[in-house]
Order: sequence, then structure tokens, then C-alpha cells
Amino acid sequence: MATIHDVAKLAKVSIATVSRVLSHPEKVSPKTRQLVVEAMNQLDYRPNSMAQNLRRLQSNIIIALMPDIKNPFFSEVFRGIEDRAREAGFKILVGSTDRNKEKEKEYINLLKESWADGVILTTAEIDRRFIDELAQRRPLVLACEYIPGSPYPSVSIDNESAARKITKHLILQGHKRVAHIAGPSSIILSVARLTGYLQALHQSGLIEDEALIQEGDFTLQSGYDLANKLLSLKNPPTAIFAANDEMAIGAMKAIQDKGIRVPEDVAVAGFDDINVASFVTPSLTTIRQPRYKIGQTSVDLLLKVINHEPLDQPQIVLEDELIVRHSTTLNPELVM
Amino acid sequence: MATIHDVAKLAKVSIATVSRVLSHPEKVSPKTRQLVVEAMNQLDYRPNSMAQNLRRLQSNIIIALMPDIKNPFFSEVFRGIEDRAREAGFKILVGSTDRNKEKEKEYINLLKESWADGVILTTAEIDRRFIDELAQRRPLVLACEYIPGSPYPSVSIDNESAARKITKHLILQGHKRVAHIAGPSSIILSVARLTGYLQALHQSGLIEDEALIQEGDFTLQSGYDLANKLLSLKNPPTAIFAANDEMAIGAMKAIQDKGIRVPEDVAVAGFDDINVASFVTPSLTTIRQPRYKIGQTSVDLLLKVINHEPLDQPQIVLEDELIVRHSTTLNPELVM
DNA sequence: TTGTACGCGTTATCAT
DNA sequence: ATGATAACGCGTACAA
Repeated sequence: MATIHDVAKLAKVSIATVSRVLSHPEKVSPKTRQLVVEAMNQLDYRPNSMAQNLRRLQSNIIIALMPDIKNPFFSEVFRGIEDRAREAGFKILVGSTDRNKEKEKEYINLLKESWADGVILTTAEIDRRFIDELAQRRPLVLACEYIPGSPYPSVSIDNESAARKITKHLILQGHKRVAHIAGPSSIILSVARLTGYLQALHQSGLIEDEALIQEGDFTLQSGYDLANKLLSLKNPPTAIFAANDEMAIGAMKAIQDKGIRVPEDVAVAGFDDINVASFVTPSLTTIRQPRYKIGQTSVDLLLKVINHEPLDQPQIVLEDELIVRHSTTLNPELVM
Repeated sequence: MATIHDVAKLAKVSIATVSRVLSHPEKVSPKTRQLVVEAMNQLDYRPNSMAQNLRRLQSNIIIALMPDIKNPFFSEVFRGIEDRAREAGFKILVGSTDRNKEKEKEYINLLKESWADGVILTTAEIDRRFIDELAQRRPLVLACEYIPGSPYPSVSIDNESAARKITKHLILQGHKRVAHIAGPSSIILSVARLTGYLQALHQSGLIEDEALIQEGDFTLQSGYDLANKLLSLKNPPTAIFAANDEMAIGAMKAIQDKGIRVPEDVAVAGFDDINVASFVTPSLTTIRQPRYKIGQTSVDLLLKVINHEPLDQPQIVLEDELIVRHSTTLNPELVM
């Protein structure tokens, strides 16, 4: 691998000149510049980034932490992060934390080792110590989640109002007993969606029923299991709103396995609009989040913080959209 | 951020001793070691990894290249890669190439900049120039794909025999007209699966029908579109084998949208056994690949190459499994 | 415009 | 057992 010295020797100039050709070409006379460029090409020279990093004391790496990249929701957010970061000359290191304290600690250590220039966190727990510890060391941006009263920049939708919106859609279809399969209560956005659900009930004059609220873990299996639990209630729900699409798909499966029809007997709604949502049968009513854009925007925000640019709007809220499909209605006029 | 000098000063030793405490503790007397450790703790010192990298001329980074991490198949392979790499003290840089020449080139450049110690490639095109260019610079391992006659270490299943197996399963259910929705013909494993499909037909005395073979791109939508095309044939198939689960799910959707029943009228089989495969209705018959293990194993292999250890078996073939579910049969005895 | 020389924070060699 | 010092490859202040 050719170094800057090899290029300098071949072009018969000093290493300083070679370096300048790359960083400040205008400070080098066209003639020598030409010479140097030729030498670079001849040797296929690339500056060693490890040396650049050390010298500049920055790595051009962003760490993207998420609970699990296998989750299709996160993986699309991640693509937004990845693509925008690459455009800006940054590399992305992914970390799946599995919401595991040990692993989280490893990533904090990475920051202590000056490993990255910033962090994007795509989920947040009620327990904010982890976030605080990260933010204390490097610029941090929250994607997907907004923590009320928190100082950290964030990009998200309004989970509460979106949940309210989709719950009201179910109520408008005539449902009086609407169940909710929530996400883990330790996660902030789970709480926001649950809150939105409850608000919709109250605003519609319905009373909540403890038995109709179950806490899942965002997996297909938990949706399946909890729907079964709901269906075996003596007074089962006629509609189920799951806090994400995977739990909703699991719930639909449980319902159909029992020979019950969706949406005629039980309506099902999800959240996120993952790709497969429109390809299950019946297709799934859900809230569409601009996942890719959330990822992109969080990188934009983070880069501003890294470059000490002022943020005119630290907490960005993007638009969501209610997507009505066949899992909640047979009325073709409602379905997009 | 404290440096080695700060620690040395506080512990009243030289930086060499501090460094030794970390790398070769046995060469330092217990007494001074104790002193140094205390100073480290007091300053919360971590060696700067950029400096370590430069000095050691290695980055402890592995690049994992895949067409698109959004694909649930790759994302689980990726988790295997990520977890095993972390155990070994390596970090993972993900690159989604989208099979785009421009992006591929960027990653080659990363290697030229000494950015990574090795590369794991999770898909391979018939055009081997990209692979060759990568392998020329850094140790490379292929995950998911085996290139016949290639010198590169790889971890995969036997795609050909697996495709043969699942096609035969369909034929055993009495189907005479079995269609295949293939993956892009430029991808090696698509060809392998197509070959297996054809072999099964021939071995069963069935003749192939050009019209029953359609080329998709592994997306839900392409499965949907191509199934529609197959169904509108004057002599439509009674079974469809798609080269991955997503196309199979898209195909099922197309069939069901037409009011046709799966599996009674048309049977559908996929490939990969992604999570959602058992949660669609009817549940999807497919080939289970040990995705997570493929990822792990590819890291093991790569680390051996990086450390110049001999490989007793450069091309590793893992076991796959036929998972029969309700999309191909109503016989409860067959379904696991 | 170009070159010299120092420093970024480590690790490792060679003395002591 | 410990310390001084030379790299690792690059960027830049300063000198020429």
C-alpha cells in the first residue's frame, strides 16, 4: 500500500505538498499539482484513514444503535441513516443492543475510546441513564422517539396523536370493545401509543377495560399469544389495535387460526406500515411512518451538532398517515 | 479525554509502563501495576483506538456488504455476523450496495484506505470482477453463496439440492404444473435454485415449460406481479415455488386477491423461512436456512484468514431443512 | 509556492 | 522492571 512518502518521492516533492494537493489544491501550483496527481494515480494512492483520523482527532464514524436490526421497522430507518451518512462521507457502525445492559455498556466504551463522532439512538427507554451517559460523551440524536422535556435533538412522528387517530378509526367502524396490544411499558413510544389509544376511547365516551390492554414485546409471536388471550376472554374485543405491525400480523394469525374472520368478526390495526403489511390477507390497516426520512433527518441533525451549527429546531416531528386497508373495513371507499 | 501521558504523570511512571500494563501486564511489577491501574481508573482512561489502529496498522473493523439490510433474510445473517464479531472484539461496518456499481466502488475505496481488516460479502453476482477486486485487497469471505470453482472461502447451504427438495415436495403433492418465480439471473444463488427446480422436474419425468418460469427481483411486489402473470396463463400452474419467502408471500397475496384458494387451488412454496413465514395465512412451506449461524460462521472463517490460520475447510456447507406448512398441503401429518 | 519539522496517542525496541 | 525513543501516516504552522 503506497504511502504519502512514496508519492512524494515519485513526484520529487515533499510530503507536505502531496498532502496539500489533497486538502488545499489551490495552494499548489498547477504544474506541481499535475505532477503529484500523476504520481498518485500511478501508485493508486489513498490516504490512510487511520492516520487521518488520528491527526484530525475524528473518525467520520457514526454509531447507530437500535434494539435489533432484524426488526423491519428499524432496518428501513437504518437505510435512511446509512444512505445519508454515506453521502456526507461518514461511515455507519451498527449496534444491536437487544436492550441488553451489557451490550449497551460496550457501546459506551466505544465512545470512551473515541471511536465515533456521534450516536444515533433509535429507541429510548424510560430509564434515561443510558442516554445520558452516551450524550455526555458525544453528540447524540434520538430517532423515532421524542422524550418529553428532554434536551436531546430528536426526529420522530407524534406517536400519541397517531395512536389516537387509528383508534378513532376503529371506533368509527362501530367498535365498542377495542383492545390494545401494547409494546413494552419501559419504552417511551409504547407509552405514547397507549396514551393515544386511551385518549381516543375517552374522547369517544368509551370506558377502558383493563382486560383489553395487553403488553407485548413487538414480536410476531407475542401478538399471536396475546390475541389468543384476548379472544378467550368471556367478553372478547371486536377490534384490536396493536402497537406495531408485527404484533398485528401475529394477532391476525391467531384470529384466523381459530376460524374467526378479519375484519367481519374482529378488526385488526397495526402501526408502522412495514412492507409486508399490504401483502398479508386481509391487508393491514396501519399508521405509515416516514421511516427512511426519519433516518435521513436524524443524520442531518447529528451532523449539525457535530459541526457546532445551531439547530433552529432540535425536536423534529414528521408527518404520519393513517393507511386504511381491509383488516378494519370492507368498505371499498375507505380503502386506499 | 485522558491520554496515556496523563496516566503516566499521575502514576509517576513512563508512558511505556502504562502501555505495558494494558498489553503485557506480567512484565510490570505488581506494585507499579497497581499504581497505574488506580491512575487509569481515577482518570477513566481508555486507550484511543485511532492511535492504536495507526500503530498496529489494523482497524478491527469488518465490512459486511449486502444488497439491502432491509431484506429480512440478510438482516438475520447480519445479526450472526454482528454478534460473533463483537465477541471477537471486532466492529462491523454495514454497507448496503443495492447492487449498485457506484456504491460498490465506494466500498472498494474504503478498503484502499485501509479502512477494514476484512470483508464479508453476503451475495454474489455472476460477474465476479467486484469480488475479485475486493479480495485482492483484503481477506474476503462469502456468506450465503458458494461460487463453483472459486478460491474464496464461503459459508452457505446447498441451494441447488434445497430447491430440488422443495420442488419434489410439490410434485409429491400431485402437482404436474409447477411454476418457478426465480431471483435475478445475475445472482449465483438464483441460478442454483432454478437449476434445482429443473432437476426435480426432470427427475420426476415432468417437462419444463418456459412460460412457467418467471424472473423476479426478490421483492414482495415482484412476487405479486409475476403470480398474476402466471395465473392469467391459458394453462396456469397448480403450484408455485418462489425463490424466496417474500416473493412467495407476494404470490399468495395475488392468488388470494383473485379469490383463488391456497393451497386447494394453487400451492405456494418459498425459500429462507423468514420470521413472518409462519404467520401468514396459510402458513408458508419453505426451506429453512440457518441464517444466524451462516453469519457467525462466516466471521469465524474470516478471522482465521485474517490471522493467517490454515482453513481445513474453506467452503462450508450448512444444513438446510424443508419446513412443510399449510400453503402446500392440508394434510396435518405432513405439517410440522 | 514549497519544504522542514512537530504532533496526534499508541506500541515496541532497545537501553539501563 | 522500567524508561527513553522511534516509528505508524498524515496535516499544518512556520520558515524559507
